[in-house]
Amino acid sequence: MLSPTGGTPQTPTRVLVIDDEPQIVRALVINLKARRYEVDAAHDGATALELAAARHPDVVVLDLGLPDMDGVEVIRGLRGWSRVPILVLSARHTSDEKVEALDAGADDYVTKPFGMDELLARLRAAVRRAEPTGAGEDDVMVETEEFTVDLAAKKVNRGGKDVRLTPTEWHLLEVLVRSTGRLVSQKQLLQEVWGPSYGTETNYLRVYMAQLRRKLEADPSHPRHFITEPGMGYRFEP
Amino acid sequence: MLSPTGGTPQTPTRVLVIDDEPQIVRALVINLKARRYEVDAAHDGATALELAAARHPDVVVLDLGLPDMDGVEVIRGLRGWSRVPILVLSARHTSDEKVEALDAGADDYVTKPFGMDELLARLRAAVRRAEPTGAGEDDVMVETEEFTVDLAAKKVNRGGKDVRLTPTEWHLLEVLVRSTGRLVSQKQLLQEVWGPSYGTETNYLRVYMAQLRRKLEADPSHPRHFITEPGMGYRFEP
DNA sequence: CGGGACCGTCAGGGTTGCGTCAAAGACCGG
DNA sequence: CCGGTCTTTGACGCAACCCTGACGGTCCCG
Repeated sequence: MLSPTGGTPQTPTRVLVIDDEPQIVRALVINLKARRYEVDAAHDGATALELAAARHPDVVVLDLGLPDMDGVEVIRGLRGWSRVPILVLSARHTSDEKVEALDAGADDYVTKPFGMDELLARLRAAVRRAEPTGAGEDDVMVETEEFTVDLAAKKVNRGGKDVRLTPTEWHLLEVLVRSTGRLVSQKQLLQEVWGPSYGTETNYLRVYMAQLRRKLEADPSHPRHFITEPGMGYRFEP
Repeated sequence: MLSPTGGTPQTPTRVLVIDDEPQIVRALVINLKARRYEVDAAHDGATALELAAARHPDVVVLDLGLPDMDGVEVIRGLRGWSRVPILVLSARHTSDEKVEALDAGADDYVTKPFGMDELLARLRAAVRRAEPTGAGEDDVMVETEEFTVDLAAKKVNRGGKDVRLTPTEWHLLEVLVRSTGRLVSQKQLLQEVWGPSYGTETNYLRVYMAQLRRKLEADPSHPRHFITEPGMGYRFEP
């Protein structure tokens, strides 16, 4: 797994690394960047807090042994305004320090020396946990002048009223809308909606595209949003 | 700090402990109960999954070395339908196993022998993180023109009188109301209400959806709030 | 100018999925 | 041990959906 988000190319995950030992920072930065993370680094607590406020990282890796302030203070400073996952690094093995850091608001605690694989796995876990919160607020909605598609709720609204779509109609619409503006080949549409073994039954597409247009286009015989590219495929335009 | 929730007396945090070693279970149960957690225990994977589905714990402590199935399978079984925090215990120190468990969906990984203080701190951290989800359920009252659902009090009021719901009916209603307006697939409903192994028994849904409508809809044969989307799932509309 | 390829439209038939009812089985408390 | 409630299971009618074939239109190319 190279991409931290699991494959789909989207906005990269932003990591803030806070440590005063250059070799640790270097190792982390190299490994994280190789896995398509976007990385900021700070070597003391003050700049760390500034950077966090400015860049809004998706996850923080924090070494407790900082030159200017106690690591737990950094955690409290972050927790005052943010719920970003905090992964603590420390050379101390004592239980007390772990408990203090975790109760201050840290999400995980890794003792040095640590295995890079494990650290990255814990980092993935922390990011994954935080995702639903952030994703829940994002309304995945695509709008045109005539209708609105809500991908999360699986709803289509047109003129204030919900439009009823059959499963196949919805599935087809979903595939088209997910690559808005781009051409989707007939083969790809058929395989995504009807399954991998369907590649040539283009008449299915004709029938269901007509039903979609009838339900969503103002003038179904002159479509403005569901454009057909003869011989190639279809395209959705907002 | 005696109470896990930080002092205010509210519904206690429910922990599910999964381990086949009696002395470990005993030590955990004693420590957790002393801190006002509500504790369920299972000594194998099968009963663990059943208990999780039945009791809906707020956090799970899972030993990977179980007699009947691989611990990672238990994680996957839980993750199929729940986002409950999972804290993994294991005697293995190898990085591979940690990575595998974390990527399967575990939230934290503690190697045995572990310090009880640290484990409890990690448990607190896991529960605290999950709270935003749980906080959404707190004072949520969903109202329609005909009835009112109080998710916190687990009560449904219709025309000034409380409506009696069986556990399954309530559970189904809860899942639907928790994602008001959004479509919930029948697979998701089945797995959330009946457990992860129920994905295809759609007749259960038909029966219980009918009972819900009979108890809550003005005209059960023409539902206005419990909408069925043929082939896809159901949706609750206020 | 004619033929073929491609697309849009329509309607009918097989199949699936849903709602409903009823009865048997599991569980609980008395 | 018994009675009640809740859950599970099966059968049946009906509506909706999916597939299919046929027909007509348009565009491109021979």
